[in-house]
Amino acid sequence: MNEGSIYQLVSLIPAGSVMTYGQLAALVGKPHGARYAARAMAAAPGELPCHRVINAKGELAPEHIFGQGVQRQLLLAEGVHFLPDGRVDLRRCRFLPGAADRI
DNA sequence: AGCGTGACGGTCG
DNA sequence: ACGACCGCCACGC
Repeated sequence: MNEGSIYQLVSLIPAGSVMTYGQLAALVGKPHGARYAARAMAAAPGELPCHRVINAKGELAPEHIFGQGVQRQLLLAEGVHFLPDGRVDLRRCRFLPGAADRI
């Protein structure tokens, strides 16, 4: 498993859903590689919807990454649900690979 | 080779 | 529920 696998997973996240760094890392066989996943995002090709990757608390990336409010707008535009405190509602919007057909 | 750093996460008080 | 702490891991200096 390599960072290419992470990119592939990110490319699968549908609009309106998000995944966490730790989640991605675990899926590619690095259970303690959350930071590794984050680094992968920093080096990710622009095509990748890396704005759909957030931390385990539902917080977005620091403003200096995408620019002030940018990631927020992107997610809002896609229909991601935010809590009153400004965090993403992970309970509703976390993307679970393979669970799509499990209604 | 050693040390500090960070788009993180789980635990503990 | 929240903040403080510590542990991980790859990178750059």
